[in-house]
Amino acid sequence: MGVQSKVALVRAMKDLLAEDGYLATSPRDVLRRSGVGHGSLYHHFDGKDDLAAAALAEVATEMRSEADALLDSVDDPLEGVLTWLRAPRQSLMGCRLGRLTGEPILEQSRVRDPIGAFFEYLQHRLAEKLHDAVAAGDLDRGVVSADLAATLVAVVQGGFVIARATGDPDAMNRAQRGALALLSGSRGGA
Amino acid sequence: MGVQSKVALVRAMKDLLAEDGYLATSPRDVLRRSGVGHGSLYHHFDGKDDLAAAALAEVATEMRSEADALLDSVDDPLEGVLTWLRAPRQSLMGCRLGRLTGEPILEQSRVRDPIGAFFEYLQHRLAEKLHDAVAAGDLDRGVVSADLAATLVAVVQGGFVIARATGDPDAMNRAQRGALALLSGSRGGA
DNA sequence: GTCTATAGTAAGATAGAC
DNA sequence: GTCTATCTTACTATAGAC
Repeated sequence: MGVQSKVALVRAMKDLLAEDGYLATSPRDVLRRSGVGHGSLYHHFDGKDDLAAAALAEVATEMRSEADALLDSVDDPLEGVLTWLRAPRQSLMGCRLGRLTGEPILEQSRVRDPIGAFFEYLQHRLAEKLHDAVAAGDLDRGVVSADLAATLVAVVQGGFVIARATGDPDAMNRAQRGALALLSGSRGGA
Repeated sequence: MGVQSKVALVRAMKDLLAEDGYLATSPRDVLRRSGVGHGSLYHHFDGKDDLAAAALAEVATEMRSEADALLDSVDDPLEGVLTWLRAPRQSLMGCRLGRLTGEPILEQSRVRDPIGAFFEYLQHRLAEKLHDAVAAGDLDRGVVSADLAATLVAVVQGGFVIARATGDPDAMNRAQRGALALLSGSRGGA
């Protein structure tokens, strides 16, 4: 089967991390889901956390691409940010990376690295766009792009948290709409 | 020792839930931390999840009180909201309730109830204040109080997520500042 | 590279004496 | 009400044959 087992393991781990998180996912679960034998896991990886780190690195890459696609879907920088913010999200599932931040495993850097790097990247990209929007006169000059970037990322991540806490998928939509409305108040007064 | 053991168990569970979350906290951990014997746990509670539900009910009550104290610390409704939003938070610890929303246990309603109810309550209280602020002419008439309430709760919850993900406690401050700046753009244009 | 067998530890809960 | 002993199952990993 060549390198197929390794790929199957990573794929299964990615799915299970999204569904149940890290702690609740056991090597057994991954093996069952992937159809791969027990020995292969420990041949290709050091163990559960090593496999999880590999899986999360892939997830982080995918999420960067998704964010980039939205942010760069339009030329206008502010429109790019708004497109990203407005994007529909499966709120009850939770963010594939953000959802893991509650787990104690996060203190082990091996698995936090891809998660942290993604959020740094996302904030950086948003701040960039916001900075350009200010320069273009589409946002008030007083806007601190790094602050606003953090706020917008937080709105989305918090939307996931509230939606899951209350079981109400619409909580995400409300959070997004509220943020969009606030943004329109900081518009244009160049 | 009377009812002391029960109290000690709940106290220990509250601490451990805050430190490690639900899944990572075992009955053994609670027993060790509380100094209570194994039998007492199962005498006073049905099991781990029952004890956790009791602990979370207390946490939720405490957090309601804390939120109320901030929101009602000033007469002016908008100032109350701003006071709540500005409050310093131990971002790297994560929210004692929001942090648990990533765990699969959340699907079992027993333990989700107090968490969900708290977030409903918090949004309701914020929406109330925001509604009054609009009526008082301190916020634009176009403001949808339920949307903005969700946004502000999300900013805080998302601030916790980003701070933990990146290991940067200042992420919370940035998110808060960005939101405060946005709010000042929706001010007063009655 | 993959398999089955197995090991050591912990989770979560029950039994029954005190 | 509290304790110790014990039970079953699962977790995570290793051993060693194929």
